[in-house]
Amino acid sequence: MSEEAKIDDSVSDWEDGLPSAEDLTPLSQCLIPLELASAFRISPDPPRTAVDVTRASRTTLSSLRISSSAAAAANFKPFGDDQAMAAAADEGADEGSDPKKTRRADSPDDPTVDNCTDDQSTATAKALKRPRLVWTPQLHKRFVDVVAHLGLKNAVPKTIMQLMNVEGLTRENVASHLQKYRLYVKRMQGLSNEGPSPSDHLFASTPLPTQSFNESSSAGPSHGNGIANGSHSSVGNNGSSANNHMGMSIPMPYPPPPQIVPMQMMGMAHGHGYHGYEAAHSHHSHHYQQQQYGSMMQQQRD
DNA sequence: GCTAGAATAT
DNA sequence: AATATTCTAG
Repeated sequence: MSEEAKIDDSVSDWEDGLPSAEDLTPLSQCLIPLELASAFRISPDPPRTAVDVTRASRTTLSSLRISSSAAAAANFKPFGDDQAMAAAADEGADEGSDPKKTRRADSPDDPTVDNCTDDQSTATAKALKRPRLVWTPQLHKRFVDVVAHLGLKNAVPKTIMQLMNVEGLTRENVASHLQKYRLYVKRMQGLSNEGPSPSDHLFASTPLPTQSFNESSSAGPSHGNGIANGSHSSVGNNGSSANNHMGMSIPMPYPPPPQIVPMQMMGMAHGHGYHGYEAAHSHHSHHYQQQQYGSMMQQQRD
């Protein structure tokens, strides 16, 4: 009767910053500030209380994490000055129907101004303009690990994205981050002598990818990688010290984080015709659950 | 048509 | 500064 509670102590780094079900910000509320909504006369406000919304979001929604700006907006922030406002407005103003397709289309007609009242609730996280992704140290670590694992050569957005296995993470997200990461790496290599610029923030603490890494182990049956990390002093970034460091080797195809929340997979399915492809790592007979991003405090101090 | 990567934009 | 979006080329 207490096995459920015993998820597994081997939760290594993966669970590092993973949000627990409760940690997830219940965001399914309007992205549009009340005032704004009012101004445009949208959303007469259905009889939904915050509680309901929250409940609903917990039930189905994938609890996309919205950047704090949204939270601020939701918190009701009248015109002020913060970009938060602008950001929120920007996000909310967009009737976004499809995070993927609705790129630049003005739809001269049938604007279907669907705010966030109920239409999307049924969309099961299908549509919605994703909030700005925040590369938390945990996410970044994952990213770096994967990149290192692949080797700079094979580290392309799509592959990285897949290996990271983080729900909601898009190729674009990764591409963008990768772009920056590469710049950082380049800079660092240029200055063979260290000297982590204080402006490196996140990157500063990431071990540069050892180029001497594999490169085509995509087909290598060398599954039983026994890279056992000698020291696993992972757990411990609680508080105010962001640490982490080198000394860790990247395992194989990323181990699925022992999520405690068993429900959260929705339409993000991969049934799109793509099957295996280059990312065909050994044989995985398991469908790993995807991980969600965000939802963790971002404490960075040194 | 899709993707990676660079160039812009926010 | 950090991310997103757009643009270009393979």
